[in-house]
Amino acid sequence: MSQQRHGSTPGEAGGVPAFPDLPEATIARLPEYLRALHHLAETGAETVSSEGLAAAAGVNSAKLRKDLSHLGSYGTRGVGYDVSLLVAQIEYILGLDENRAVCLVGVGNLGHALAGYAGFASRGFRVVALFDTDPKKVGEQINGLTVRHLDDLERIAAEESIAIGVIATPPGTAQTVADALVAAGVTSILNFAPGVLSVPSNVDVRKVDLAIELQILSFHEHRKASLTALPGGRAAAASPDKQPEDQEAVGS
Amino acid sequence: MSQQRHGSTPGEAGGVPAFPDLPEATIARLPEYLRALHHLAETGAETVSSEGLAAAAGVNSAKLRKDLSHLGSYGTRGVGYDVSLLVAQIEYILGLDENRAVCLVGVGNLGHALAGYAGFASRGFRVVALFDTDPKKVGEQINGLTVRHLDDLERIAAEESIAIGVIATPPGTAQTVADALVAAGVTSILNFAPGVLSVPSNVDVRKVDLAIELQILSFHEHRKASLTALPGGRAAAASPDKQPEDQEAVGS
DNA sequence: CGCGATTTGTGCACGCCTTCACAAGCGCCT
DNA sequence: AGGCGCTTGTGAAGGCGTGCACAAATCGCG
Repeated sequence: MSQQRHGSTPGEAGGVPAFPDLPEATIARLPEYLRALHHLAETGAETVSSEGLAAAAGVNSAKLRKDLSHLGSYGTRGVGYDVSLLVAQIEYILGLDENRAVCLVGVGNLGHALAGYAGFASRGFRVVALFDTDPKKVGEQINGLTVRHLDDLERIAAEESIAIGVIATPPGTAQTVADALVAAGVTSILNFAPGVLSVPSNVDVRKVDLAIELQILSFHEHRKASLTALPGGRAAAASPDKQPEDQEAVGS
Repeated sequence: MSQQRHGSTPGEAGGVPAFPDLPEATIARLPEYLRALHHLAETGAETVSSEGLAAAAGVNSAKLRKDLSHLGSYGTRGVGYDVSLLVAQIEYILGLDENRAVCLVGVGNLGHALAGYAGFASRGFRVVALFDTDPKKVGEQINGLTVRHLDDLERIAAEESIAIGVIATPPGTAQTVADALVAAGVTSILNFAPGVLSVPSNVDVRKVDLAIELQILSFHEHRKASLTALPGGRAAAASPDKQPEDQEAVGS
């Protein structure tokens, strides 16, 4: 929902390949393909079929082919996709070849964990700065980084060319932090605080609300329970739209 | 706070089946509505219009009305929705009135933070058990809970009626943990480990991959950068910027 | 050199979701 | 009592995404 509509821009320069405007749903799956491809690359595979990659990524093979076709023709009929070529292409599209600098605001329980999350570093991101407003936390060393006061954000963001900010504060201060990030030139925000952020239209926001995920699961629990508890009839006809993903996951 | 006039309380309804099968997209938004409603209730509002609630939840008002209409008719034309009634109804639908027990597997960096995440407790969930396989972690006290060995999962899950499990382990062990959870009778899994899980069709899985969120933001950064690099000042002047959408949401 | 096996890329149909636009319903004011 | 303004609930239209099914393309082999 934090998505915005982007008009296709015909403006084609010469050097760099034009930027295909991919469906939002496709973009959201590319990282998953990328992870699966890296895994395949480690096992020594040089090529992979759409069927194989789709299984590793947990999606339908037709969907995967359509997704990849939006990037251009990087497969060979009768053979499959060149793993390393596809990795490079997806990483380019996602802008991961720039090893993006990320800052994190709010070094509480969750922020602390995020600051040390290995998954960020291993997938193209560098957490280069931590911020908080609590005097007791400012100055603290976390994972080799010193926690700075939020007031220093603008200066440091400029020095480090930070374009992505992560908000891990309590809900009450999230909007204030978002404003500060925007003022500092940050144009992409990952928000872990519950609530709606108001930002200029040129800033992208993605929200992760951990409790919401549990609540959605809770709904399904409730639904399942009410079905099995039904006295007459349609109890057995459960699971109308389940995920049919029953295939090999990443083994090991 | 006093909502008793509605004879068909949750649980049993005459006109509408006790459990309407809601569109998946609607379900995903209900928690957001619920949060906004709680916020409104704290400010003392007794009723709210679809316009007002939609703004607070960051969605289109027509969408909100359609979503709520799926639950039944809980609004009054010309007036709006009764806040406390709607809260009760959504909480019932989401199954939050049962204060669900949740267990968490993997007490690493992230798991540690999740174990102490206040947002869970305040929104209808109790983290009742922590598990790990690392002998150095088993026995540790976190947030008033003792970390148990994964081998004890089946027994404790039964004792505590745990239906929801959270996986916060490294990717390599996620599938093993998922299998253990399923064996212990858990039917809903929230997975923070990258990768695809394979589970029986009666088990629901939701995945949260923090790195993927950043990668999606990175894509938009890349796209924005390639646009501003375009020749011609149209980008700033003619401003083909997105639809105004509904900024200015959370009325401060 | 041609043939068959294999796999990609895609046209098409279908279903879900979103959005608009408006009639129906409700309360308040005169 | 009646009218008026406000708000919900919903029919209809359009857009987006998914999955099927197949033609086109490529490789290996005889």
